[in-house]
Amino acid sequence: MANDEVDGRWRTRLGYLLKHAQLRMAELNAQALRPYGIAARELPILFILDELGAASQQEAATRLGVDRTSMVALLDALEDKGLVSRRPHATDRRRNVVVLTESGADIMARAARASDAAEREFLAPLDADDANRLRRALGAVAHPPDAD
Amino acid sequence: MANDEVDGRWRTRLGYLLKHAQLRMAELNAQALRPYGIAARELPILFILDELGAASQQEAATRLGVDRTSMVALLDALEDKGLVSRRPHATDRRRNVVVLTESGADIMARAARASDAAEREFLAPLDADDANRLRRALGAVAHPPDAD
DNA sequence: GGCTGATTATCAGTACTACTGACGATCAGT
DNA sequence: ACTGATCGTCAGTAGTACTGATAATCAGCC
Repeated sequence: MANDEVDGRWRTRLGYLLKHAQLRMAELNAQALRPYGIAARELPILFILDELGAASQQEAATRLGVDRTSMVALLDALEDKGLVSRRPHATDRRRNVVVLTESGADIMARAARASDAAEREFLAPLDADDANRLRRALGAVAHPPDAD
Repeated sequence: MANDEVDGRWRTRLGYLLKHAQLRMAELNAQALRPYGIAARELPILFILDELGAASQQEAATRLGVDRTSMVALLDALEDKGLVSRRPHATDRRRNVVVLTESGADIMARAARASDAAEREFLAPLDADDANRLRRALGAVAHPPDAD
């Protein structure tokens, strides 16, 4: 490019860097997951259902940091694709028990590998040590112990 | 907290980490800038105008990675607050020349200090070395040399 | 047993952001 | 003068995130 000499202040601002890094990661993830028909924000839902075996919508939502009202449409989409199923809770009939379907578990496993590849591509400019440090540093600042 | 033993896979995913780190930084910035009446996304505009002295809307938009149609409303708001002014370009009457007002330069300087403080708070969980590495790593992955 | 308050999933409406497509005005090259 | 490109603007769209309200259900209490 033309002007590398003008390296404006805003380019080293964390707000700018985080936003654009997040945009690029989201784009790479979207590309990687497109063949599997799921969005980047849907994969974590499959993960947590696999991990918990089954969960109420509320439980999944709060663990993922998603609003419970947003979870409704997310699960609608996943249910339409046949990746999860909602069943009434045995004893508490207010709740839905959400579980992965066979197809959902299969897609999750394959999409996870594709997303891993996307992360590797994202991290390509860094060596292994810097990549690990980045991951740990992001974890520290994203969830500081004293955050409210 | 209760379950540190269940450290789900998604919590170490870059997509998740970047999103939540960005959310926290944005929140801290918003808080820091609220007393000055500007939004986090407006500060970079003030920076670039200060840096360039004057710029067309197009120039400012492309440099900041903002869509030119979004820049219209952004500048409308800044102009309403009296922080920037639009004047017709001397020779090219399609363009607007956007410049900082005196008030704009003043607010920019003070808001920049507040935003610096917000960045320090954001980075508080890290030591100085890790903080610098984080900044450089983010710059590398946000704008990889081979990105299209 | 029946009442009260809390919880769950859901829906409607709102706000913000980012983008596409179109438009009039203007410029540059021929 | 004509053609094509550029600049600022606006309308419309899509995605996301949230608030507030609702019906159904549960749990505690008298």
